[in-house]
Amino acid sequence: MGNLTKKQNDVLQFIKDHIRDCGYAPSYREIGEHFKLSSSATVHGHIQSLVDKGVIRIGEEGEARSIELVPQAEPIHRSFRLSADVVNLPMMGLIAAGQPIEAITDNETMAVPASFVLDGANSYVLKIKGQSMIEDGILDGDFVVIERNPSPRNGEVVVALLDNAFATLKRFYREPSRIRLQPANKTMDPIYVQDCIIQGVVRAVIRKFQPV
Amino acid sequence: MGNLTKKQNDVLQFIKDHIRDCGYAPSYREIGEHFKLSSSATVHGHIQSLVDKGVIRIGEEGEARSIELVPQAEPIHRSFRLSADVVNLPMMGLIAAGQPIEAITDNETMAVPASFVLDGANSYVLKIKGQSMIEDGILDGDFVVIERNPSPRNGEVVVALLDNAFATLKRFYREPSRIRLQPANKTMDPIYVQDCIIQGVVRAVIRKFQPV
DNA sequence: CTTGCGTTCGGTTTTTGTTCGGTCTAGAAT
DNA sequence: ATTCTAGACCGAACAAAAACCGAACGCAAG
Repeated sequence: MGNLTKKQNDVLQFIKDHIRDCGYAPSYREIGEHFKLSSSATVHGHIQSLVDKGVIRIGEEGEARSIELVPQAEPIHRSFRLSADVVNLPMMGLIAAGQPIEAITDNETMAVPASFVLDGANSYVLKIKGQSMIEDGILDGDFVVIERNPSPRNGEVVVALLDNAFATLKRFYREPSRIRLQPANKTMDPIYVQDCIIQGVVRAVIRKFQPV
Repeated sequence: MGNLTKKQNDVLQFIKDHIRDCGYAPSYREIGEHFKLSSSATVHGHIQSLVDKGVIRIGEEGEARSIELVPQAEPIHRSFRLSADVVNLPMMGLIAAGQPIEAITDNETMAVPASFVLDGANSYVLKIKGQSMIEDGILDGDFVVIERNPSPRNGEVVVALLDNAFATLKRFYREPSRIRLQPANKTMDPIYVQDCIIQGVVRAVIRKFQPV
């Protein structure tokens, strides 16, 4: 993987930002406009270079806005004087009952002792928004460690994706003919579903008090 | 699932927002109005594309406002291990309201990210026993990270040592002529003292769910 | 009957990636 | 000094995909 030129780096950064902000890739002319290039052919050249160097991918010939980022291997480095195993879990976003998970733009991470999770590579952190889980001792602003797990046990707190594509934190109970999702709020009735997507299981709750 | 075009992405986002805000899907002409489209046929085209790409579902032919979101699996993000500052805090014992701290014989420790505590050398961990702190979201079996701190701020949760040498977890409020120790239980009255020994301040609450 | 809604039809306009020549510069090789 | 190469750029043109329009049509509910 040959290193990128300055311009290629700038273009790549712009593409990344655009995808993050808009959810889709920019067009060649939009890229050109940003860099004050009057010809889309110039942009085409840069894109080709980036494809050749393997940092991006584009769809079939002619497909519009089809630039995709190729995941780059992240450097792993260990420390020798590590007193304990710690995993840095990505902070994936905010979760509130009845709302889709809201992504956090900053690429924040949170250090968590490795003993908290069985599979650190399959875990992430969500920040709680709202008071809906208050009866389970999960408060507004708390962090929960989620482990992707296809088979939750009864009584575990899970991140469930309902039909409407909204994510909620609920207690999971598999009953003979259905699945019961029990909210941690007595004023709310349980939700019964035949099937639902379980995004993950809550492995830990962490509350940090601001020392100011 | 082919990627969405720019407009399809925008339309999908609008539908999501509308369902979240109003509880039901928008009509084609409402979508068109928002995007300044004069023909509902245009919207119909976008909706069809979204259905074909499997991100939404619509009811039987002609059913009004029947757009539903199809739950999408989340992309897998990788977490990584790295050398982070971690402190191994000693597990000092069990604490229950109205009881002295009960020492744990095993010389257990708990790994905690250094960001949890200001002064790792002056911190320790207690395990909660009982339901007395339930209204503060601190449940039986939780761990609290305590930092020895002579000057707690108002509203912080502290380990207070009362005259009777029993330790409790209470919220600390310094009032003009006294100190108020507020329990996290509405059935219990606050305790007023002229002075008391503050053993430490709660910096974090950690709840581990047993994966097995 | 009117209103709101999704659907269908044809045709037009805009957007988008791509290609083809050609210019300019800076640095290395001959 | 001359040639060669690579990076960055322009302007024009092209074809396909995407987006759009306006006018109907059918259906259901108030």
